[in-house]
Amino acid sequence: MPEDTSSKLFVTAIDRLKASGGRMTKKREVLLGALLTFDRPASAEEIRERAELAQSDLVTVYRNLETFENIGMLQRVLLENGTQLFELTAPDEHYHHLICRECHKTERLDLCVNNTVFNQAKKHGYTQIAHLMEVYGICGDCENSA
Amino acid sequence: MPEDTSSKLFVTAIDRLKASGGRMTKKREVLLGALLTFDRPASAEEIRERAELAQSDLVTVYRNLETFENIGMLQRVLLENGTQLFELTAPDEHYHHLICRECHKTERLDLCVNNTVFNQAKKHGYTQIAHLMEVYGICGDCENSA
DNA sequence: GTGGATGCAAAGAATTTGCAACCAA
DNA sequence: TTGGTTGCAAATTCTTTGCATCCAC
Repeated sequence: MPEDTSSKLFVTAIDRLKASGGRMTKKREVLLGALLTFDRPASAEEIRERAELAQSDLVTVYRNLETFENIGMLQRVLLENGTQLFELTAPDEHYHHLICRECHKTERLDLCVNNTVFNQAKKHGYTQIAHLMEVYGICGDCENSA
Repeated sequence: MPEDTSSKLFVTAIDRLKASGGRMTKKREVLLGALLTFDRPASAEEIRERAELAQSDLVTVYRNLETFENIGMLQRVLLENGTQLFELTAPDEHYHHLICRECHKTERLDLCVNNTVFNQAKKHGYTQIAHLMEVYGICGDCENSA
């Protein structure tokens, strides 16, 4: 992620955190920084490892991820087996991914079905609509090394 | 599901099962019948309950669901929290759903991104491509009773 | 009879909850 | 000081594995 994008997200996160009544702790600062270094969605454990200076408990990681989600700056990504990865995003944005089943390498897709999906869901009388879309496959590297 | 569609799926499942070297047991017959009675994807536990005449272990249910998936006649559907629902389908078909977060009521969506997704994934050098897309919301009934 | 199918127990992985101690504002 | 935050332990939920027994073919 470009330096300026990264620092802007950092500042925005702090603002939103405080606006929601939360506090900025050392752990959160490091976790946030760790999240920003990923160029792909990561698991809770991966995030904890990368934020090693803070030596956080995995529980703390999960709780903070939920906090970041609540302020609209984190997206959960589901793997095919149901486990989740986490990705810091600009406020209330979301992305769809092409995910390698082997190495979890991830690329953002240029594709969103927001309008279609929203309209159909509304037509069925649904509210609080959200959608999930991910594409899975084996990337070229993993294919070759198999 | 219409009677004839249902029995056709049943027969197809048996054929494919045998073709793959599997056997038709009493448990499987009842589980298959139970799956056909659902008009929406269901959890392993729900499927087991509905197939009560067979009194199957939950493990057996999971193993059979995997078997049905292997013969191309079962689709897994992920809820937002990563737990899975299962749905019997015509051979190698798949659907996308509008799912109520509260009651798990489900409607099939008239929408598929197969071609777009496949092309983009192929462009990135991926193989064995599959995709997941589900829409979540609160249905009218649940909204009113809240 | 032979190999696939099943049940029981147990393991596993991912995630959540309770509670006391801790620390930012 | 006060209430949000954290760590530790433990519980929960969903799903998978091992192994002996069983049954379809």
